Amino acid sequence: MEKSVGSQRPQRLTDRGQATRAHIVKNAADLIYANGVHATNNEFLRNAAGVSGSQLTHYFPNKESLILGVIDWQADSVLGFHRDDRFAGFDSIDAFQDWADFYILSGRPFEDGCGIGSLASEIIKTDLDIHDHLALVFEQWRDIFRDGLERMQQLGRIDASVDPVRLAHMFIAAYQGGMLLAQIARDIAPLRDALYAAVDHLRTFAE
Amino acid sequence: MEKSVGSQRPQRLTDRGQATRAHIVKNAADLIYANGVHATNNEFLRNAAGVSGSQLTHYFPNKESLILGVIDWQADSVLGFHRDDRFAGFDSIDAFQDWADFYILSGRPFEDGCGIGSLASEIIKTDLDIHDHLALVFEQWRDIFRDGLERMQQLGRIDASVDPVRLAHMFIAAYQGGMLLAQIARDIAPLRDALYAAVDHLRTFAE
DNA sequence: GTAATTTTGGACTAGTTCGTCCGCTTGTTG
DNA sequence: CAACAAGCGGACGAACTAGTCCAAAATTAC
Repeated sequence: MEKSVGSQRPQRLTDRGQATRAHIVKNAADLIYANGVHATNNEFLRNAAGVSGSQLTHYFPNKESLILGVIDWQADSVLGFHRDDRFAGFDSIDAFQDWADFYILSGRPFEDGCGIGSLASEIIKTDLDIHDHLALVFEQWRDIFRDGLERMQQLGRIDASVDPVRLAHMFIAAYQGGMLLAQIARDIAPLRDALYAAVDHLRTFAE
Repeated sequence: MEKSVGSQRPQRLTDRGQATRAHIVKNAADLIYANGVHATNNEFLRNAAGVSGSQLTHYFPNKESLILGVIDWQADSVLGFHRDDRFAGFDSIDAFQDWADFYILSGRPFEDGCGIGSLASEIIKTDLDIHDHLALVFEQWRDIFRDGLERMQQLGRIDASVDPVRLAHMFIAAYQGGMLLAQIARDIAPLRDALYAAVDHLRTFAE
């Protein structure tokens, strides 16, 4: 995640340069999450981040490299969130319930919603050479769930016959699909229903 | 669905005009599904549909109206598919299993995949006045599932305590999320896992 | 302290895209 | 057949955007 293509250095970066670069990426991520990739142009980004045009070029020679930087940023964000201690590596049904509740009970699912899903769906059809990079992030995410489910099996908390990968896919799909439906309906209900149904399904394997 | 904003007539359409308009919409839908809204520009569409620039303007005064036309087309496509006799109104678990199998066993989930999900995620953040229109389509889709599940309850096929809307949301979310993951991973597995897990969950309520 | 390097500013350009415009062709109506 | 409307073709223009370029300011290295 550190040494990605998006992290290509123009030459070398001083501390100040790294700070400016991070500042640009953060603002770009916010703008893209709010308005989409296409609507996030040079000018808006300059105004939002308070930088000049040459700075964008200096740290990101083209838009593709900027998007890669944003993907890295979003990937760190979502993976870091799921690795937080509060979820204890997803080794219990309660952890999954807490995870679902976080989005539903926070009352602001879209603000805290992972931006990498919507970003992915927006650029998945472009010819950007981002596919493998993106696939890796979702694999890591799935593995967090899978590892937790495997540990639950070892601990005898769920049936040994279930396929952890399959359930991990179910959880991420429920989240991504639920998020899309919630955005379309401007209502949290579809997300809540999808996430709680997924947790309920996990619960049917409890021992 | 018929008298939508996207169906605004320049003045009146003869049979020939309607044919040309439908031809443009069909090609636009294909191009957008394959390359996304942004990459589908005037020129590509002219070449693909074999029409002139003025024809695009004639039938669709601006790009937004064209996108609305494509949404209508995709909505008819997905709703028509789900109302097909083969699914018998989704009044049995087998119908849901057949529905899931269709995408998995056809071997070409992306070709037959509903284009309205990816289209929705791409334009959901734009300022286009499409939100309500899009929400209505997904409501109708959900209601197809909901009605089937309610009938299953009346027929005593599933437990009367389950919430049909909730399960309907689960199915659509599993499909949309699974599709996204499948496209990212270039692998049908996440879609298969999500859909089959959803059907399995429904099965836990069988009586 | 000075030379080299990095960071920054902002105007400018080349390319793209949506939509307009004018005129021609086809067909329909009275 | 005449007048009018709809369908059609393709060039053109206005607006927008990614990326370039020339310097200046700040920082670091020697």
